[in-house]
Amino acid sequence: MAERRGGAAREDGAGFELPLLLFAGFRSLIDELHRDLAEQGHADVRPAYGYALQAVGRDGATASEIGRRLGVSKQAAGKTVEKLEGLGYVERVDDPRDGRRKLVRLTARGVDVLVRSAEGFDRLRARWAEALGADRVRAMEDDLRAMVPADALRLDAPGWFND
Amino acid sequence: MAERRGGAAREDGAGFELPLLLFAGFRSLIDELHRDLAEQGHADVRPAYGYALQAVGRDGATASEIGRRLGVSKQAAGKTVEKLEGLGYVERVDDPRDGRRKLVRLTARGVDVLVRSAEGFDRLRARWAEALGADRVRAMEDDLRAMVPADALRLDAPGWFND
DNA sequence: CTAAAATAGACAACGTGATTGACGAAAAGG
DNA sequence: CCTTTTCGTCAATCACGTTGTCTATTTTAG
Repeated sequence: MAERRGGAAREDGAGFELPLLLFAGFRSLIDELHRDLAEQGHADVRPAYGYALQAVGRDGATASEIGRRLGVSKQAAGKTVEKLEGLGYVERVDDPRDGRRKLVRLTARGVDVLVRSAEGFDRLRARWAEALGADRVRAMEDDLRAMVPADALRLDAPGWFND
Repeated sequence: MAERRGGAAREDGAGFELPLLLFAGFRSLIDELHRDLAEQGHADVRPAYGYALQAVGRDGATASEIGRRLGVSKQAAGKTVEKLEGLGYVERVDDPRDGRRKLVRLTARGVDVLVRSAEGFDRLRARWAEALGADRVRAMEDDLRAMVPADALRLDAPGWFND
């Protein structure tokens, strides 16, 4: 505890603030990204859809696989895919080699969201790096990576993001 | 999502990792806290309840007030209070000075959860400080505070935490 | 003082997103 | 082959939130 006196002697923030801050950070990034996306012609992308699209991936995937990647039931994944299909972000085609499977694939519009999301997130991260310093952002990421159990990287919670 | 772009982000993690890490950090803290609480006789506390109890506060509050603090409708707050009452964490008493109001107050059990939660969060934060260094944790908190709009500190999203 | 406005709480209907359970069709394996 | 898995879907249910409506009560204005 190399604590300097003169202001720094104050007690650290209460422990309960940390999760709050982490969540608020997450939340504000997501919110800003979707504000950007809305301006770029993707007003109907809900935050959860973005991650679902990511789970589809460039090579496509089945609903069951998407559910596994997202950590939700295949039924839930199926419903999400249905919505995504209705919005024109994915298409479903029968797998000619396996009569059970229906491959979900990104449409051009779906790829566009993904590309714009990636750009948006990069832009947001760059803004943080500009405000805080690139090293601080990198440190934050490193520290979080260190403290977060590997399996917690999953996006398995259901409906956190609701704008 | 992660396009290799020569320009902006060098070998830094792709921008989309930051929100993921923030969420995973939040999530793992919440999960661990509730694991601890479960071991301490509070297995039925859902994450959302903890924050609702905090909104009640030591002095008690009305359902409407709780709703305001949590950023949800008074009806939603009322339902939560009902559950909390059923679990024995709060009690509702008529306000003798205002026939419309019913004051929600923490029971001893409710106070106990709050105390144990605060202790648990402090313990968790201490563990992070031990692993990362106190200064790094403090830096993370400071940086997040700097980037997060003041109004984003609210816990107003509905169902993110589901264990 | 009384009429109007605001507030508290409750009830109902509904929306969203998840879950479990069941089932038929297709594939895989002993 | 016949049994076990797996895929997709239907249906019922749950959790948690929303808006709208209604009554009782308090506050505020005229």
